[in-house]
Amino acid sequence: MIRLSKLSDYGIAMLTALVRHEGGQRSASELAEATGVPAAMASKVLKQLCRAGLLESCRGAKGGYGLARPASSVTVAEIIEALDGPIALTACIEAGSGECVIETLCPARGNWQRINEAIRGALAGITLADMAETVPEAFLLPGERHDAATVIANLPEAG
Amino acid sequence: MIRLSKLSDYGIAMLTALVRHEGGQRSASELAEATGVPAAMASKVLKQLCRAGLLESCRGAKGGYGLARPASSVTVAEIIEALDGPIALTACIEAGSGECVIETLCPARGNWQRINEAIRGALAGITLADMAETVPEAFLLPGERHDAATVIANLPEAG
DNA sequence: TCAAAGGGGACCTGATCGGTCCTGATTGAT
DNA sequence: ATCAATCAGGACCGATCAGGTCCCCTTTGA
Repeated sequence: MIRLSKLSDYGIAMLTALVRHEGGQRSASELAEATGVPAAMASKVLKQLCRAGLLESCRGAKGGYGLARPASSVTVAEIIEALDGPIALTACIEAGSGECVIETLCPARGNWQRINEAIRGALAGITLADMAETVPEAFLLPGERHDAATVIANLPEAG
Repeated sequence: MIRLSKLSDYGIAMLTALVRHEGGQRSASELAEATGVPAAMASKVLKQLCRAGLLESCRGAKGGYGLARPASSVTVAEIIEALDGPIALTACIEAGSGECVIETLCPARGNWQRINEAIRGALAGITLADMAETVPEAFLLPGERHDAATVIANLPEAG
């Protein structure tokens, strides 16, 4: 269904939580608790975001993670790419723009290219700051996950 | 990676083949051979496209499938939706527009909505006729699959 | 020196996807 | 009337992989 992976879902949830709290660094366990993401998982996600350069880490006691750049300059596309790899519907474009040898011959070439770019564009148009804007907290029991998937699961009616 | 499923990949390949041949109906096995998709798989995909109303079938001997509507009015979005279900990154939107009870509260609401719509828009902007336009046939050994994934696999260099 | 963190993997497991098969209905041809 | 080709609709299966857990090491403030 062209679904977002949990990894990205969690990543966005945790980054959003980090932005909201806006107090510099927070530890993995804090963020895990804040979002309801399992601690081990949270750690995994944060490490990956760190390697991608979206987060900065402080090791040692009292360590934690902080945004490497202002939230308004971090796009959803970047987050997804950091966690799930390149955004592309077809293997075609995955190698990176220009890498595809038959770029001039590929059957659907221009079209898939267009599609992929449109999708990437859509995701690049939303910043982390945008995502952090709307703060509901409704329908969330304490300690419950704040990722998109589970927020939905807590609804009174909707599946 | 937000990747397209094989089902959709095959579906687009076969529909494209059907459009190119432009001679009314073609049997499942013919289309399977034309695209290199395994026969059983092809049949599965075609049945699904038929149920979705994108294809019309004639049963019995000499039967086959034909487009239910002109190629220029069939969008890639429709094909994907027919085979893979609703196009949505988050479970949120899957229920269909308006079904989400917390639509007005959901954390990322407007943003995810925007993202999903942008993606769907991109896919809805490409018609089957567009996809059938560019006809390469290059790099394809006879009997080999014509879906995006295997076309790439046959390239001289690119992964 | 110790405990609280992050760093980097290995590893397990269950859901899902890609694919096959089987058992009917239909219908043109003989 | 019968047969073979073809679609209809599932059931089923195996391999892959995403989601998740663990472990051990390094760093660093107290």
